[in-house]
Amino acid sequence: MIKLVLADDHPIVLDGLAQILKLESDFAILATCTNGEDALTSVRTLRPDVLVLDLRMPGTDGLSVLRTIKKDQIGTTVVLLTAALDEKEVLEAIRMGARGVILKSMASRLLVQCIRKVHAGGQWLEKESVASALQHILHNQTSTTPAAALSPRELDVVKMAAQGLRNKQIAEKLFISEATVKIHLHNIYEKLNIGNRVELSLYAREKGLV
Amino acid sequence: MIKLVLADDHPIVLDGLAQILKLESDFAILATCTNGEDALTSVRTLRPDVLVLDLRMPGTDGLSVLRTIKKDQIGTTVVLLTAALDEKEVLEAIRMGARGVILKSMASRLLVQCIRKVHAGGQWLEKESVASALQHILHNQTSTTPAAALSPRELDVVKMAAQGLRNKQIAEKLFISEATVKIHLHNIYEKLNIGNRVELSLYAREKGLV
DNA sequence: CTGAAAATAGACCGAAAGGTTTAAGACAAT
DNA sequence: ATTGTCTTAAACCTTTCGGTCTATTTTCAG
Repeated sequence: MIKLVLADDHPIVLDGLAQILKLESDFAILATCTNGEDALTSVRTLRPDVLVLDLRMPGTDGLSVLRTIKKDQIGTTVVLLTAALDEKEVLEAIRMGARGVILKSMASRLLVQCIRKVHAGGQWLEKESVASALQHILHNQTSTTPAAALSPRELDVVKMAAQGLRNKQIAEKLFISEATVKIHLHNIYEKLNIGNRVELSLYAREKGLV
Repeated sequence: MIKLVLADDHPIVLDGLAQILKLESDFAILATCTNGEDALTSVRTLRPDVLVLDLRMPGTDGLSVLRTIKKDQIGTTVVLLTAALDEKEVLEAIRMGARGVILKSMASRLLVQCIRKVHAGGQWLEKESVASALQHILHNQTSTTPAAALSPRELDVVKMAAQGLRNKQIAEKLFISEATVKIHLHNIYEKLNIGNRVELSLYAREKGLV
């Protein structure tokens, strides 16, 4: 028997998933969770073999759950379920020890196959994602996340500028001079290859910096 | 027997949905579709009582399907399934004749209830959405969404400015002078009570104008 | 037909943003 | 001890942005 815990923030999707997996006689669904916190609690107390985890959830999201599971060295293997393929997220997920990545756009029998394979000790990664993710791993470090290239102070500035604050306001909030804010922004623009603050704002949103 | 057709671009979600609804003995699932075109074909040939339709789909999306069904006067009632509540979309959907709107974040038994009620001739609209949507309908025109207060040309400008284009670039793209772009932006700022283009960018994203 | 709203644009101003150079103190790593 | 990055900041400059005023043309509803 393969013991499962499922997590997805949409109950309807979650129930549907449960129904699909219930059809497999060797699967046992121990719990279904609609948020990251519940998922963690369930994994800790029930010790399932496999956790099927939605990447995007309000509050504690999939990556956070994954991080905690790895940190606490819980033996549960994790299969990520995601609607859209975001290279960065997938790469991060693989680093975090996710053993499977599947798309909601895949046929549901593939999910079943994936769970079996992962439980047997294998890996199941979505072709499209692996191809690009591997490239990044090989290119190693250099251009992982451009955001990582930003210093802490620069991140402060980015967050504020991305919310629409003016240089003067940023300077006041950070207790530095406007000149310094401008320097930081200038450096940020160079590092990220960006031309103005609207683009910066879009970038920050995209990367979840705000 | 209530005859159903289901449409959602994610097979896994679709199968899950089918499994959930299959549990109801008085439901008959005639077809499941992963895109708008299939959904339309299925509705036309199978004439189901109810179509459960995902709003966001690649290609022909939910609203388009709805539009065609209304135009062709097919007798199928439509229940919209959506992950996030977008006022504009919901309002549009109600206008298009959708009889039910449910969220993926709702408990799955509510979906079942919704289908029954809609099939019986009733309506089922998500409280949150109806509240605001009705307000808009009642307040009629005047101050619907502030975005509605913007003229078509102003919307053009908003979209471009929100993407990070400079006034000069916008002027070139729209074949107008930079002075005009500035005037438009000035008026937009007044109408939306906004101070700079980063805020405008955030506003545009929020309202789905980009 | 007429008045209102929308779109166009020129001119001018001051404020804000962006670019460049130079420099100095703090702190970590080698 | 020295190198390097981070942070701070001044001075100077150009470009862009936002505000204001005026004015013409178009378009559409009353």
